[in-house]
Amino acid sequence: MNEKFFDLKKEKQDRMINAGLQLFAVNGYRNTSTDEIVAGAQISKGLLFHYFNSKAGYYSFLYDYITRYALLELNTRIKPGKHDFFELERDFLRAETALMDQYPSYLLFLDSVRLEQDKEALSSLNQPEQTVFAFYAAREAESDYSAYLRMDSRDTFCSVLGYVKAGIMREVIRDKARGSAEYQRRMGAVLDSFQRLAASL
Amino acid sequence: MNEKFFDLKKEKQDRMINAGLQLFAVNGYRNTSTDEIVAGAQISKGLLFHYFNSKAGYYSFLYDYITRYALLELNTRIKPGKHDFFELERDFLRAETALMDQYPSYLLFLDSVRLEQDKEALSSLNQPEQTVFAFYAAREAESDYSAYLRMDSRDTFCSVLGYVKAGIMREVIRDKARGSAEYQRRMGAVLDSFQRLAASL
Amino acid sequence: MNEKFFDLKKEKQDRMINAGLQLFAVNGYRNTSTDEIVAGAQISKGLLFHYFNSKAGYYSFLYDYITRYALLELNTRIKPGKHDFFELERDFLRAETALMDQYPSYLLFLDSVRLEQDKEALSSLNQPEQTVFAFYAAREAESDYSAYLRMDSRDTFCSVLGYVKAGIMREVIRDKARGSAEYQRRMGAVLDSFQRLAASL
Amino acid sequence: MNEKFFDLKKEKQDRMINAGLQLFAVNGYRNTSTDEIVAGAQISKGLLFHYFNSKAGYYSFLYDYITRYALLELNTRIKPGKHDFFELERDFLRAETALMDQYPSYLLFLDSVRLEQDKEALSSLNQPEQTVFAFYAAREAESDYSAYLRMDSRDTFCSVLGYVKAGIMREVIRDKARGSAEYQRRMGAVLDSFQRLAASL
DNA sequence: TATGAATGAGCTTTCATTCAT
DNA sequence: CATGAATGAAAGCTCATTCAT
Repeated sequence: MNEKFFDLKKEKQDRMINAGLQLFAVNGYRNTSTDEIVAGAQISKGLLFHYFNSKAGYYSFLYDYITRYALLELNTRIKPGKHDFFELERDFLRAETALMDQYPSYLLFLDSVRLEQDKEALSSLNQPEQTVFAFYAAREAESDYSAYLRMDSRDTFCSVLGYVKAGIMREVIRDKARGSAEYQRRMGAVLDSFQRLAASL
Repeated sequence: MNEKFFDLKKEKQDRMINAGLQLFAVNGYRNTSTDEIVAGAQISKGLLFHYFNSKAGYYSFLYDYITRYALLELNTRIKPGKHDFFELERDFLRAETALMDQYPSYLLFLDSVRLEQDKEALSSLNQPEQTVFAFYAAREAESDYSAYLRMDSRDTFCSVLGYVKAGIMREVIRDKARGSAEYQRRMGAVLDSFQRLAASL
Repeated sequence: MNEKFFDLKKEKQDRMINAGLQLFAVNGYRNTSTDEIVAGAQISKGLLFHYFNSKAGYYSFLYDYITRYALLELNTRIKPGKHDFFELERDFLRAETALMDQYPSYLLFLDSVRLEQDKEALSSLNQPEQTVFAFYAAREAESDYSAYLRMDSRDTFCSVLGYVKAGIMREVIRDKARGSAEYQRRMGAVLDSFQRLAASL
Repeated sequence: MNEKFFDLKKEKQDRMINAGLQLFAVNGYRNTSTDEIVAGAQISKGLLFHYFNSKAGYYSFLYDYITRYALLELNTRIKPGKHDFFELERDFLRAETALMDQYPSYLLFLDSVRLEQDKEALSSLNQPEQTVFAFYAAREAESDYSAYLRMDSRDTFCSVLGYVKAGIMREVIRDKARGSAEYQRRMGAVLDSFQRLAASL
């Protein structure tokens, strides 16, 4: 189905990807009309359906594509093995920042998928081999936490970090701040703060 | 306009309030149809518009009502003055739990309003005198933080707590767990954990 | 059905009659909602239907009532018998002016009924024993036209007068001029003008 | 917006124009449902809104279109300059008849617009550069009236003619007579009659 | 008699999807 | 491959009418 899509000129592909990421991320699935999408991507109505069959098919494609793309980047930057826990989190932060530079709405889109409530949208999604969030969990699980044992459960702490990450990201993008830099600054500060706390004798 | 509404039998009022809180919280503004609302509230289509003029008017009413109701409860339970910071947070948690027992979707609704992206929905809302979240901030600002100075900024820590609260809440309600109890348990654990950490000499 | 209506206080009757005459005349049948009617008449929704069963029944009642009322007035003022044609027309004009003073929208309503296009409205109307317009035709037919034979057909001329009357009336009421006086002035001028023309040697 | 419309096959354009002219003219704006329109034009519901955005937009379009079309025809047939007054009126009559052959409801529609009372309909209309009725007034003003000075005011007489024209037209179309021919016959007779009267020494 | 809350059919409008070109 | 005209189901909303009080 979607293979045909990759025969298009890269520039057109990118227009079609970015239009969807941005619109779905900002407005949600239901509030994004196919009219808006084709206007944003500067293509005709028919073409959207030619390549993706349906709005839901397009949504699903974007999710697959961006998941794969992000995992490629993450795998390249963050090799398996024992990392110091906070070093690892800072690697994540760097990778996220780099990805945001390429696909500005990347994180907001992935987060909006988690918050998506539309049944049609949700049931269109393929379970990916590995989600971006599963990748995080895997690396965090094998990381070296021994210096921070005063924070009882690593799992609890990771989920706390996850909530904070999602919260900051949402605010950053809502405020239309210069995305990646602002996000990096605020999340970096939280990591510093926690590390100091957890490491104090 | 809405005064007429309060002449209805309390039981009918509650059906009409809960149906909206629950549906808007779970599906968002746009994905909630007036058909679903009237089915949920067990009223006719016309009646919804008789009392609220429009879907947006109904949405706005729910926000006003629940904001007022929650502030009443919070003001009753949590008096101004110096509280120990973590004692205060536990008071909040108790109040939230009580409110969830009355209006199960209360918190999720208020949070969904913050995440709402639909222009029609947003522009329908009246700015309340005080938001629920402003109440939290005011009490936290005057609380006694002196025992926990090892956590550098109170503001940062409060926002961290806020993100965690929202994250847990969303998961709890998504999983359709027995709302208030599960929420209380998990959030309570996080508070305990942080307090131990911040208070350790 | 409508007898009950006449047991009401005269003042309330008049409110209910005038509200309808005015609203139907200005907005037409379909564009006049029962909400507007009851607001205009200062009665409750239920009462309208109590007395008239339906919107169409109310419309029909107004037509009957005002037809009867106008014919009473016309019969009182304009006795059968030979009148000079233009004298007769001036008698009509005086009667119309008097009726407009009592029921300002009277003429506009009767005219709007002629222009009414709504099927529901039209099929609700009872054929009255005699219409106001038939009364005119009858008197005109027996009037003395001998002084004005230079105007070939009396019928044609009468219909010309009718068209002019309707046209002036519509403009007068549309312009919200002080109804009856303005109407009397303009229609009087036309009669004078025609009489001079038709009577010139 | 409406440019797209003119790319359609002429035959389809005409179906869409005539359906509206006829329905609005006969039933008025409010009593004409979009269901009736699309049934009359033999198109789908969506298409009407694809081309005209709203019912009011469609109404406005019809008014613009038919005004422009009629003025084109009138300008072609009736050149500026001194015409004998009654000759001019007969030219008008011929032009009207021709236009009625093309767009049978043309005159009734334009007249119904003048009588229209619906706010939505009225506020949708663009003020045209020149109305059809203004064209009439301009030609009549410059015509040669010197042979008919016994009719005091040309203005009064023109408005009388206008009322008569509207009245006849309405009856002709109401009776579903063979429109243009019947209209031509009756209006012609009135013109003849008045000319004889006004010209008699 | 009088009220107005309640109903639901019907209206205008939106929008994902199809298909002839 | 590409277009955008065309479709119709479903949405939000209106309003004549009913009925419990």
